[in-house]
Amino acid sequence: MESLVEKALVETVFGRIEANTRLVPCGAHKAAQSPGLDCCDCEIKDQSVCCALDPDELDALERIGRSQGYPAKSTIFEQGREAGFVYNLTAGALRLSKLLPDGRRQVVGFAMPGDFLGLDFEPNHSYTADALTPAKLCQFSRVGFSDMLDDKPRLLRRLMAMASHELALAQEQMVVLGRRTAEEKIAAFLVGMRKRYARIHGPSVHVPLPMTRLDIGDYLGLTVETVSRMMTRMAREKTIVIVPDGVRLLDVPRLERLAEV
Amino acid sequence: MESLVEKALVETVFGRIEANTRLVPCGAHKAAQSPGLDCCDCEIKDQSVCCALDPDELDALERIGRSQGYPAKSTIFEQGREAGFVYNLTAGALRLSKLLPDGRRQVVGFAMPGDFLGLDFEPNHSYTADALTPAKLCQFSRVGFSDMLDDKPRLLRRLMAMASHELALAQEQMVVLGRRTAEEKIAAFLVGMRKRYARIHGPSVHVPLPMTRLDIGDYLGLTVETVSRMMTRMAREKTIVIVPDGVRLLDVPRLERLAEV
DNA sequence: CAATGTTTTTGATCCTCGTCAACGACAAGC
DNA sequence: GCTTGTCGTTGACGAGGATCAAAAACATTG
Repeated sequence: MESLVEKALVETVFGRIEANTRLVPCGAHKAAQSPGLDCCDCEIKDQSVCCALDPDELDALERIGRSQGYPAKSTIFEQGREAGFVYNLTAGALRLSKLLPDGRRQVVGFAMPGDFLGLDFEPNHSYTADALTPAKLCQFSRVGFSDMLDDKPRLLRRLMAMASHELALAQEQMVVLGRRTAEEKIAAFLVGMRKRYARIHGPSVHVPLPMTRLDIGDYLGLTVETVSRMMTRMAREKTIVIVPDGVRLLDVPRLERLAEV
Repeated sequence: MESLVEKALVETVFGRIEANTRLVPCGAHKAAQSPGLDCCDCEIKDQSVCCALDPDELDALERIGRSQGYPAKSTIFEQGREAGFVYNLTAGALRLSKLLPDGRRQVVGFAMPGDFLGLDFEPNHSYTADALTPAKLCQFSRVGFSDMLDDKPRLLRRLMAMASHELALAQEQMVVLGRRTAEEKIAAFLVGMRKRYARIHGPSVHVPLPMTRLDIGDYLGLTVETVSRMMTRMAREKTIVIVPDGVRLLDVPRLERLAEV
């Protein structure tokens, strides 16, 4: 089932979206301009929206956007504020969360390199985006980006494919939140994080966790204490090992069994 | 906040999408052909994907699709099966649910007239769609529909807007599932259903509930018993009245306070 | 109408997870 | 070094909702 979700990024009803194979040397058109974009050197260009663009289009995109660094713990944008920009995360990790008036919080997702922010093209942000680690984002004005979509149908299709994928993930998360026990939630979370890192750094049993236990709890509908208890229990049972800033998965099959659809 | 979500259907970064104002008499091109589509007579054409199309395009759409009726309790498509079609619901209500191997179920949504099924353009269905009432759907082959998207950018934009909206709703539902009490969940559900009916039949305190208590429980991450208890409690407290096949909302402000973001 | 199955309601009991409290580990700053 | 703050862990306890059981309400069928 998860494999189906995964496939959505590659092939959809919108047709196959292959990584862009460039025919002209990139970056040839411009001198070194610091705040601007340098898409050719981008490590994750094959995993983000950009891969739907040919060199010319990439140039156009570079022109309307700029890259910006954010320190850890800084806020990229806030729930409710006017959404003037859309973003493409190129490095670091973000926490996307919604706050209830009484302080309860729901983390709706964690963004990783290649993720696009602002798929919900609403006038105001429906959640807050905070940097968990130092992060780098390409930002584009909503209107500029929207104009580009008008004559770059491949970009729109690529975006649609990403939105579809996000929707499928959101529905998976509904199952986790609504119908799984604390232990299963943690297992699903760890397996899911592992899979996401695999896309970027290749498969590994070492899973970095840049977020706090509180963040994990708010993502899974649990309290910090329950998250901590479950993780220490899994460690006691030799299913995982807790290491600084992450975990090492010892018994992946067991975790996958717990998390399985 | 909910109002922002609502707005997404009207105005997005993709530009304003106004209901189609037709300039030519519709249906003039064809004789009465029973199984085919008759989009002009469609009651909810202004609320579905179709509203992104001009008369010519609508004709093209009619040609690749066909309308089909489904009796109550029948299955439109099943989780895991190959997804050969995409659908547009024109009448009735559907339950969209995911089943875990051990029988636990999560209802990921209820579809109402105007809703599009298959936004997650994956090769296989990620959930099952069952008719709660007799239903009518326009169905289009995935490939045919995909081909249309290639030269109907407005259709693609419309679809993208709908996907964005769905994503925002899914994230709202995450908050409900993860961070709300049983009472708040029921309140959020009733207020949400009321809002959805308002789009079709206009605002009313009478909210039809075509789904069972079990369905509601599986949607909110509760058991039947809890749903029943909470609803009878709300009835006892004069917040709602339980009527055959639905509820009447007596204290909407109280419900909205319970459900508020 | 009786017979059967489904849905809803209600009660009694149980248990998972939340709440409250405290402590230890660790990093940042003075 | 000490202080302060954040984060993670652990324990004791309780509550919200699940589970189990059964009856009532309701629809469907012969």
